[in-house]
Amino acid sequence: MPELPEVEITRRGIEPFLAGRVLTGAEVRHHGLRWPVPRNLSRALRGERVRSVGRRGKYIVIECGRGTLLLHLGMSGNLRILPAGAPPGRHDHFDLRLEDKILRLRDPRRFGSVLWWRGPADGHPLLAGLGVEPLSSAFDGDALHRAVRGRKAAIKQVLMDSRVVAGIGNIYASESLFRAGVHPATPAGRLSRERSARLAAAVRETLLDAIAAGGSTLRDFVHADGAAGCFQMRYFVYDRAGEPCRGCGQPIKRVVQGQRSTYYCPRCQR
DNA sequence: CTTTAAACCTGGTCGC
DNA sequence: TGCGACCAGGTTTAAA
Repeated sequence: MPELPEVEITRRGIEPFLAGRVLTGAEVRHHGLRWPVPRNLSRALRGERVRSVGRRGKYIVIECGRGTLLLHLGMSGNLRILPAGAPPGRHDHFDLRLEDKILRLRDPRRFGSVLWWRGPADGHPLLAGLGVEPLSSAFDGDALHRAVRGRKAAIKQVLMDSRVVAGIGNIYASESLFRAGVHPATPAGRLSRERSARLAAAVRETLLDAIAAGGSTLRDFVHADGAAGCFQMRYFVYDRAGEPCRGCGQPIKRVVQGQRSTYYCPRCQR
């Protein structure tokens, strides 16, 4: 499942094929994604030159001359660069056409999105409310401590709140809390400044490790060049209920918080 | 304001 | 072998 590291790896994979190039149109085979894909997208994109390929949270932000193309992979999406004319498969809902190649979105569950915004990216309603970027220098213990102040909800859930920190999903929330030694049910506002600093550092390390590992959720993630990943990050706790903690040997526990599974070590995380 | 639950959708896995 | 039940994932929105 694409979380922030997978989105970042995808972004890096497609960037060389897009940056500075001219778009020649788009092919929309299914308009029913998370949001309706704009009707006249192909016409809007034709002739646009790509200025940059960025990322905000889990959104891929393709800035063009007269607007911004926003892509989100949802839970099952992937992007690949293919030769123009490559035959589409069952869930290949969208192609962005370049002069000699296409960028193709495959998304079986259709929770992803393709949006066109006439203006700078940070003005888009879906991006404007996002919290701090966890890999930016602005994200540190103080920033986290300030952001969770007064919140009574469990730190696990607050960590996944995109208005607090952008792009932390279910897997890396559990992983980061383990690295920080913080119990997932801790009321967020009760975290000390010191523990906030540890947690912020743990989030950063977790995400960077996952990016370095080439993406850790490879079940339906495909690298931008089409090669399925063969290297998976070793989880400390995620999906390891009952298995021994890699730190102390205690069995990992699974609980449900806000309808989502959380995994943690009852001994290492307090 | 915060918090919670439901909604979107498909594919995989489980038990019968 | 087929079927139904259930789960996973991210995010927004509505309701409490």
